[in-house]
Amino acid sequence: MKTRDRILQTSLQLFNECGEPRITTNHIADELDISPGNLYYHFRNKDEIISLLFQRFERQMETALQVPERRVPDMEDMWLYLHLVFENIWEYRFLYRDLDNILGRNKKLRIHFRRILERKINTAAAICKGLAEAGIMDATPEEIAALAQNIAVVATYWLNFQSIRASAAQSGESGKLALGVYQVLSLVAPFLKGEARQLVQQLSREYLA
Amino acid sequence: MKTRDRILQTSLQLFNECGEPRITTNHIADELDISPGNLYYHFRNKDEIISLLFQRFERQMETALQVPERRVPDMEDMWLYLHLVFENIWEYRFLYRDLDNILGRNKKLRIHFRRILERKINTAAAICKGLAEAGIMDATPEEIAALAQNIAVVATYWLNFQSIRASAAQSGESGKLALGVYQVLSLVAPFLKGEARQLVQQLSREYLA
DNA sequence: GTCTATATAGGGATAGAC
DNA sequence: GTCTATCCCTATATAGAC
Repeated sequence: MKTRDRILQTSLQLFNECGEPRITTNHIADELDISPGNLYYHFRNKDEIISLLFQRFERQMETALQVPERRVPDMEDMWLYLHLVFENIWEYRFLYRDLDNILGRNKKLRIHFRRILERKINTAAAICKGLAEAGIMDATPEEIAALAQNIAVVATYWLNFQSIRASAAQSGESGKLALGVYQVLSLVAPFLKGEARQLVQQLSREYLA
Repeated sequence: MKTRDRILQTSLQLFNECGEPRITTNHIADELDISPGNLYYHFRNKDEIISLLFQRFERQMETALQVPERRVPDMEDMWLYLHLVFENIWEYRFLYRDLDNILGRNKKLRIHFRRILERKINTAAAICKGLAEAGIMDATPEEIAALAQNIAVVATYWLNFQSIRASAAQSGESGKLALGVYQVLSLVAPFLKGEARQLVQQLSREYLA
């Protein structure tokens, strides 16, 4: 594997583990057993590394946030949507740990992240609208608007919230994500009609087991 | 006013404005037209300033999170609870901007913040339980548990979420808080029975106007 | 491409005069 | 209580040899 890619990969790993502000370029070089000078041969600065990682994150997230086009959305779509979003956030969780800090240093990142956030809200709203039109959900447009925002908030910050609450001893990765999906589904559930609502509850029980 | 207090006050202001990691002890001294040495006469280090501010935050938050003892809680309690929580977060928003960073450097803060979070969840759950017992709310214990956590997440991160979404031009302070309260109320609303649900909707409309 | 050595800058913090 | 001067350390980044 090329050094450039190894740097990106290791940076991501260390950032996720310890938080981006704590990881210096020297740490990254150390971990890779290369010299700091070598690292700066491949990247102009730390910011470029972050930007590259962000690009990858953005590309993945954009595919995750595709609104299903052809047909009417259903609970499957909601489930898939949440699942992909949570996996993506988990993979690039360093961004979410220090959002303000990272976005505050880089205007381009700020703008792009904002776009992703809007898209998250819009996709959630679109799916809810689809569910309402399909008769699965019962909610007014105002309720859907508020709901979509709440979905975005919980999806965005759930992992942060959990990492603060949890002590060192921690359940596995997949369990954490599953809990997040459950948590967001529980936002949607009260608006669902009988059958779908119970389906969600059942899904959640399996999920949490 | 004593220099020590002026330092605390100015620190809080600068931290809230620019984020704690960006504000150095020199910045604080500059803003106050005192020397860095003088600042270090009053405080051992930057961390002590943060700890003192945190103490004030904690004290205020704990009074906000009192569960009403004597009587059965109602929607008034929920409203008051949210209002106080949001005002408090706003006053010490620098903590929330860089939560991971700040809590990661100070074990004591981490423990205390975690306690506050648990309390937030418990208070929300207690109020919901009260509403359910009073016949105002219709929700299972599992639903209340998930709801209380979602309330805590949205209440904790709403201002962060908004500050990322919003461009520079921004509506006033009270509007931001009101929107947050509305957003959390919309989590609770679907579980309320007819009259109360409409009361919330009406309350929200007034609030947002 | 990779290394060693080093420049530069800034932040945290202290010593000692006043 | 306050100031000036300064020290130390760490992080980013560069220069130039190999």
